[in-house]
Formats: sequence, C-alpha cells, structure tokens
Amino acid sequence: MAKFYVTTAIDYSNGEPHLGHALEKIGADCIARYRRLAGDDVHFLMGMDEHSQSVIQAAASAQLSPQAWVDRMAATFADYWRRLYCSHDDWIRTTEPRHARAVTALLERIRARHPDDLFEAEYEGLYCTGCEEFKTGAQIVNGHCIEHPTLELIPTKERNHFFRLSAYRDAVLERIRSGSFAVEPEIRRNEVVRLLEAGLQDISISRQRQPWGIPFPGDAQQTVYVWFDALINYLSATGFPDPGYERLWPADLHVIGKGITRFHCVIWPAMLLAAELAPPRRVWAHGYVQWSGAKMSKTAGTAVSLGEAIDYHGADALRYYLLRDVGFANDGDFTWERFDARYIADLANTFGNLVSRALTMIQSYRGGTVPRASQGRATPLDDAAREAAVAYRRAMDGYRLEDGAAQWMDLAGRANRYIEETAPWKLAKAGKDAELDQVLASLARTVAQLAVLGQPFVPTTAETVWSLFGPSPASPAPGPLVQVHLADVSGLDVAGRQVAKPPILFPKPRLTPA
RNA sequence: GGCGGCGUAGCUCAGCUGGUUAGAGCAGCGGAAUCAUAAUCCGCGGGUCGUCGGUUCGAGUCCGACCGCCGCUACCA
Repeated sequence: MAKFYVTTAIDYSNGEPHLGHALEKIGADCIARYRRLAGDDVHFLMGMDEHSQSVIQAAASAQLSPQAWVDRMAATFADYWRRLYCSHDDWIRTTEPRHARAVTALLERIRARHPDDLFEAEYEGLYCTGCEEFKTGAQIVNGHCIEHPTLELIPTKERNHFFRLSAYRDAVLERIRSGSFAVEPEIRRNEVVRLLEAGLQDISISRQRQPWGIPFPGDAQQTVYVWFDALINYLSATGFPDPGYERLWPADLHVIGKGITRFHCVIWPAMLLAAELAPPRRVWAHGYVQWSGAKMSKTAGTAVSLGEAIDYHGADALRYYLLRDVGFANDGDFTWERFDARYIADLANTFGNLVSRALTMIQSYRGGTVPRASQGRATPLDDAAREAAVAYRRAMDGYRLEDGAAQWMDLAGRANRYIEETAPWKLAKAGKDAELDQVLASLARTVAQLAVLGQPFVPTTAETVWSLFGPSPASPAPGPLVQVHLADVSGLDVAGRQVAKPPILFPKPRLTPA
C-alpha cells in the first residue's frame, strides 16, 4: 500500500475562515478521499499557523492572551472543517511543543551540515505586520502594503539571522525542471521557474522583539521568523526529528493557494536541502474564489459568509459546487445563482432524481430486491460506466478535480438516458421480465458505482446512497463504503440486495411564490 | 518596467501539432414520455471565434501590432 502524505496550508489565526480557505480544504480533502479510494495509505494534515505579530494584535483587541486567542481560533476553524467533512488524520498547531522541537531540530541540523547557510546580517526595510514580510516595490502603494492597506508599514532595521537561500537556486531549479519536485498547475510552475531564473536573495529568518514565536536556537534574543517557522509544520507532524519520521516524509503533496508558491516552491525545498532532507514531491497551487470576477472583499460587501454557504444547500452541495464550478486550478466565481444552478440541475435533477427513480422502480417492479440479470452481463450503461470510471480516474490522478466531478455527474446523466432508452415501465407492462431484470440490475450497479465515485465530492450523500443497498441472503451486510477499492468499482455486485425506499437526497428549494 | 496568461453562443467553458457545415453543459423555445424530487428524454444555436494586418491553397488554431482583463516579478516617483 503506497504511502500518501498530503497537507494543506496552515491558516493564520487572525480571523474567521472564508470561502477561499474552504476551497483549499475541500480540494485537499477530495484528494485525500480519492487516494484512500485508490488504495493509498493516506495521511492528511491540516492545522493552524499561530505565531506572528498579527496574532498578538488580534488577541489584544479581543482582550485575550495570545494563547487564549489562538485556542479560540483553532476551535473555530476546526469546527468549520468538521462541518465540511474534512477527513484529516492530524491537526497541527505551531504553538505545540512537537512543532517547536522540530523547528529547533531543523535549524540545528542545517547548522550542523551546512554551517555557512546560516549567518547574521543587518536588515533594513518596511515591514508589514499583516503579511509578516518586508515589502518592496510594487507591493507598496500609497505607503501601504497592497494586501493590507489599513495597516501601517513599520520601518525596521535590525540584526537578524539569515538563510543562504541563494545557494540553492540551481538545486531547486533542477528538481523542478526534472519533475522530481513537481509544481502544478503548469502556469504556477512556469512562474516559479522564472522566479528562480531571475536569481535569489538570501532571506532573513529571525525577528527581534517578537515574543510570540519560537526562540531562535543559540540566540535567545530572537525568534524564528513566522514564515520559516510555519513551513516546518509539514515536517513537525511526521514526528521529526524522532526516528520514524521517514515513514511519512517526504510529503507527497502540499496543497496551497497560488499566492504562497514562493514560500513552498523555493524557500521550503531550499531549507530541506540545506538540512539534507528530501524536498516534497509535489505542490499543487489552487486559484482563488472570486465574486463576479473580483476579489472578495468585506468592505465592498462581497464577502460571502462560509457558515451561510454551508447552510444554504448543505456541505456536500457546497463541496461539489466549489470543486465542479469554481475549480481547483484557476480562479473562479462564487455566486448564489451559479450555486443554485449547479445544485438544481446537477445534484437534484440529475443525480438525486436518478437515484430516486432507479430505486423506486426496483421497489415497485421487484419488491425491493435488486434482480440478478439472467441474460448477458454488460449493458450499454455498464460500458459507459466503465469508461466513465477510467476517465474519472485519469482526471483525479492528475488532480483535475473539476474534470473528475464532471465525469461523475456525466455518468449519472448517462444513466438517466439509459432509463429513457429502455423504458422499464413498458417492459414491466409487457411482462418482459428478463429484459427488465437486466435493466434494473444495471441501474443498481451504476447507482452503487456513483456512490463510490462520488465519495470524494459528496461524502455523506455517497454514504447514504451506499447504505440504501441493504443485506441480502448471500451477503448479510453491505460493508462500509470506505472499504471499497477503486479498482473494484466496475465489478460491484449488488444483485440480491434489498434496497430501501430512496430518500430525497437533494431537496429542491421552494420557489419563491410570485 | 520585465515575464506570462486570458479574451470562442445569454452564462461557464472544450477546441492537440492549421483543413469537411466552430462544439458541450446550463439557461431559453418546441415536442415526447410518465419510473422519478413538476423530475426525465428528444429536437432547435447564422456566435464579426477581442480589433487590425500578415503568412498560407486554407487560420479560432501560426506571425505582428493594438485594445481590454488578469497573474507573477522588479530597491520605478
């Protein structure tokens, strides 16, 4: 069983999560669930980034200690991810001892193996407490950071510890070009490659007078710069530096937003190389959720409440809509109208109604028992299902989640057409039992397959549909959905199972009366 | 400023190395059917393929310029 260690970016503890956070977590969860389905031994990590100046400020304005504040934020985030059915195996917080230990160990390991890579120097510049970065050039407009126009940039001059990032340009570039370190989608890889080709400067990795952070090893006056600290979370969660961390490391996939590729695709692999540790195998940088083509903004009133979006049609529906319509590569729009359109046309009318009509016919024509087809085996629908599974797999293996979702939904559409083509109600009236058995059996198989393939997108709905196939004399319990392997999906046998009356999976919102 | 991407039917987008009447889904219109969540299925798309020019027997598909969006990056007031 192949190990698959997947991570999301850890979230800053300075505000409520929004749709953008949600897209990343949902996408990563979709991948994690898919890899489990494909038989991998998945380890899925999420967590919180809890150091930094902005946390101190947020805590102060809430009249809380930093620790009390981050505890509260962690609980808030975790609750949202629970509501979205995130299936993470571990949850790391950078204030945990295991993380501080790993950060210290990594720095000491770099110092031991490449002492020249860590040095002290003076740094001077404008510091944005929102980004926790020094800002230069076009990042500054009207004297403010473009990301945080309401915050003051702080002129800062201090003696810091530096990391010799410039020494690793060629090594990182070579790994990206050769593919041993994959940066995707392609547009992101090209950006990173150009960035590397342009050359790198050494970076400051410590801060003075920043009590809320991890002490810099060998220099009690300074703390580890929050970004340098944060990246290491992926390693901390493996148990590093204790023996056995290699069971998980290197990470197979870091899922991040397109705005932080520099840290993950340049600095992070360089840090690891300096410590003589393997860089991650792959980074996937997703796009952003937009509102009518513009960045979501609270001030412009275009920020959508995540809680509201979850409650609107349910978490499964939000997951499907975001992954199918907004997508996991490029930027995409969120609008309530588009959400409605996907929900009604796809989830309710195509998928939900398919399950409803297929199982209802098995109820009324076969007393609720899935018939065993006597003649032939593969119907045109079975053939279509097999092809869909192949295309689905190809899309999901390449992290093209929107394509995977489309393949899944298209199969449901194909099944609806199959019903029209075969018209089981006519077969029933005409007493063509063998043909009817074959059609109903094929439909049941396909619905079961849809439950399996739909898991990464609509986990609870998939579970519900799967559980509709009850015990049969030959096989008392259907067995958990999560134990079904993707390789077996085309050979699923539900003949003989007793099906329950199908519930309304995706109830349609009542239309507003005129 | 540099580098890169995008601009195709009302909406979201496919269109690989140039070649029959430019496609899909959604929405809309018409029809059929009745197992089903008034769901489904079938039929219907004359859209300057951003603009102009070029290469070619032939360009949405290559080249150039321009317009409009967008991304990354740069010690540009």
